[in-house]
Amino acid sequence: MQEQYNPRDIEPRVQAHWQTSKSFEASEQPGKEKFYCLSMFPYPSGRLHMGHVRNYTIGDVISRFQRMQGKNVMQPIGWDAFGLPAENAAIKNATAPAKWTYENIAYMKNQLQQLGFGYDWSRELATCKPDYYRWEQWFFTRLYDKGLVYKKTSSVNWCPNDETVLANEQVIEGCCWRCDTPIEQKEIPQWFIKTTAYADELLSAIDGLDGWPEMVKTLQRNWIGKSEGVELDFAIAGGDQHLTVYTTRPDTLFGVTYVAIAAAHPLATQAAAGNAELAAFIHECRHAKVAEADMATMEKRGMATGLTTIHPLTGQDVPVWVANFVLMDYGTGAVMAVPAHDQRDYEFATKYDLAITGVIQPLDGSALDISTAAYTDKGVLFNSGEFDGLDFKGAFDAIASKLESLGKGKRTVNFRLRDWGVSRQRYWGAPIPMVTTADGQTRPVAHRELPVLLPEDVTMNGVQSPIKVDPEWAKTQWNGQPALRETDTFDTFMESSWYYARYCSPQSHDAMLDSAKANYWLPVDQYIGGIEHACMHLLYFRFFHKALRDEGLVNSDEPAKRLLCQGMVLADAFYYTEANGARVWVSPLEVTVERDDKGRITNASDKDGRTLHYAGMAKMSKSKNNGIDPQVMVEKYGADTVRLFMMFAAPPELTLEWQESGVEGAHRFLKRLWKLAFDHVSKGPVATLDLASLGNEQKTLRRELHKTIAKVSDDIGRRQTFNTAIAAIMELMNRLTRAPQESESDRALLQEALSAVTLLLAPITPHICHELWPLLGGQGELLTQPWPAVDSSALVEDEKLVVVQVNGKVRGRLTVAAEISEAAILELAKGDEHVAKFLAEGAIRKVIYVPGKLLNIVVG
RNA sequence: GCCCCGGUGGUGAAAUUGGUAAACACAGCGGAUUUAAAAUCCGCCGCCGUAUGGCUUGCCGGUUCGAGUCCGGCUCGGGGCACCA
Repeated sequence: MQEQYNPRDIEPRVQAHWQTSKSFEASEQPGKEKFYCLSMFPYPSGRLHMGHVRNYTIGDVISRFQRMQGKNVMQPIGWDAFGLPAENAAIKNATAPAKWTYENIAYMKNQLQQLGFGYDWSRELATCKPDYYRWEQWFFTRLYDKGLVYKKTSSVNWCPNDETVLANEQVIEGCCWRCDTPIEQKEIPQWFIKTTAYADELLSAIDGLDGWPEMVKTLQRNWIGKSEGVELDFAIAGGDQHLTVYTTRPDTLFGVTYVAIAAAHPLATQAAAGNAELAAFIHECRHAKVAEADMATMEKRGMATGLTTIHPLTGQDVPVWVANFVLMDYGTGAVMAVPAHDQRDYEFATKYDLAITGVIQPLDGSALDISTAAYTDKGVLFNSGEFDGLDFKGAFDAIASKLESLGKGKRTVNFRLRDWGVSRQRYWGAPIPMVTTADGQTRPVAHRELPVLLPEDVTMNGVQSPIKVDPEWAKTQWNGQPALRETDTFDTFMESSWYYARYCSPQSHDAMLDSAKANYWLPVDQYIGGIEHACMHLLYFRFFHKALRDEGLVNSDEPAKRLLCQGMVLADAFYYTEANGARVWVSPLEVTVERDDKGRITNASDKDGRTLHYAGMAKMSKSKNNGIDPQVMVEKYGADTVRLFMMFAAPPELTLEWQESGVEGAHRFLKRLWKLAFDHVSKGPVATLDLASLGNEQKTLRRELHKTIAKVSDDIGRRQTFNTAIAAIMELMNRLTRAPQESESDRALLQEALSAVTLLLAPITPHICHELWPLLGGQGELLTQPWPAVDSSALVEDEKLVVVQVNGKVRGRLTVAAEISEAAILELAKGDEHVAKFLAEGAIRKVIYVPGKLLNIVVG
């Protein structure tokens, strides 16, 4: 055994061993409990970032732990390879997106291997490969055949100068990122998948997701947003047109003083035909990003259309306004406005001098006050004709029934969830497998014609998709007649919605999934990924699983049993300001920091001695130049150190602050472990541990060992608090370092403890543990070892430490027999000099005894 | 704007079911070792106070024998908002 811990020597050797032994290749083993551990696959952006390292370390720790529990573990990895950054890089570097992507995959694969993750590389997939996306295209046509796919017009961000569609990310302060032209909203035909057909199940099944964080379940419930309300008609005066609106507050119907419609609403277009001012306003409204956050925060503006609607119950005239905050893509593109009882309507009505009619009185009988703000609570109706005096529930039912009997409305359940728009007007994605024939009909591409191949050898002109630019690409045949292909590609969320299932049979040539294999491995036992995916990806993922089930491809209802959402990785950020006011961000690796005697940063300077401003901890990013390259850290300290620090510095779901001094601390710990093992092994063979001969101190040490095994097992297996598991191992190591090593039994006990520590750390720092295991006399390979068992006889304690409080304040500590009675411990407490002093302040009024823990005596 | 989460020493954090606030680390300080330094080892380390002691988990209030933990209100920071992934 070498005296020095040398990860540069150990790690490549151990990794090569795993690779040649195919240690992590998994196969179906009926009768053995399976465990499918999945981390969200990476986008091949170029190099791994710390967020990846964190995500994949968590997954690897869980996988290795489950393997030691005797499970048949499958941990796959692949590449979420389509997406916008490849197109940007292609333009910047004058290369094809495919080439850039494949080069990144090769590079990042090597990085993943250097971190020692136990992946089954035989299952590796990349979503940009035709053998992957052909099945996605096939499944889309199946959904089409079932009526779950339709085409409708929908808004996109449009650059009128480049004549191209922009992603939300490509709109900077309302302008095109390329040419700075103010963008417009444009309605174009797009393909949609009816996710709303599954809204009820997606919502109700959340209750069964026991292994998902409450926070994610709440986010999903709110995202789906089921509400009960009434859909009702407002007829347009002087014609047979009408507006449909949805409301959850039909009780306020008599307070409607105007109806607001989206600028893109057909009635608005119609009204603008003879109204130049309105046409100009509608055009102005189009200069806004399609993102909901932008719509909700912009200044609320509107203009009368000149149209009038008839109130469905009172028959009174109600003006129709165009409002910039009404979304055409959500609901019917029209809302009824009740300024007295809705704050947004109140502000709009006040601004444009529209009527505000109160119709709800507070339940406590006080007078309605709407002089400064809307009254939005539920209450009792007034000013509402025959419905006066009814409460919310009574009014809801009575008004809904009345509307239904008049044929002017109906009770409906509404979802905030929208159908999934899957069309993207970009190149680097899976082509949507639809064609348009000469008769103008759109039709799905026949199964035998799939995949619709995306050409990979292309030149990007920087604006348009190469398959849109090339007139030849779209030309095809459908059933013997000439047809044109759809040139839009799929939203990349499509690929990431079913990769987890494809991993079960990645090479399946004649079917999307090999159902026998899929049903062996699915559902995923543990899914790990960033919290930013809590709504969208995780909802599409759940939707797809249900759609796969209804296609007969899988037999479970949900894709993942347990979910862990890890937090972001932050690092210190430093900058200086140039003469022109621009901030120049300096990498934390190049900063020298001075601290005061409390350890606070007092001064920071760069290599040239320039004084820097400390901007605190920020998310690692290019813009703040505070990204730490994992590879540099692996080369400097080794993969085990990086993994240990990652898992120790914070619980997985919290943000993690990258501190190189903390990495050094993790490295020191591994060096201490190596040294203790070296010193122990150097002293020669060890006798068998004789439990009967252990003295009291040895028994105490052995109790600490087995308490640690119990805690680490619970922390990793149930709580997933890897940081506290590591802290417990560190605590044990501190005791072991100080423990006597002279006698045979001391050495036998240390042997037991060091072997256990090696097993407990094996999931987290697998390379060093692989090396230590045989040196400590372990039989066989570390990977095949079972998780250490707790010897419950070692845990027995004869005495307990009980805290004595007087009026809730700690006044003493008593070491007592574990089974002591309340009366006996109270007598002991009264006899304690210090406790007695505080008891003298008054008579004992109450005594609370939590056995073996705490005694609280209330005096006064 | 809407939905969700978080705020504990100089720092990252711990306290698992309402029961000793600050485990484990980092930084800092002191010491040993060294010609010296690095490395390593030992000790101290929430705030106020000489001290018995008092105070302390973002702020205000409540429930309780007892609140970091539960409830109500605020405040600050973060994530998401459907075309970044």
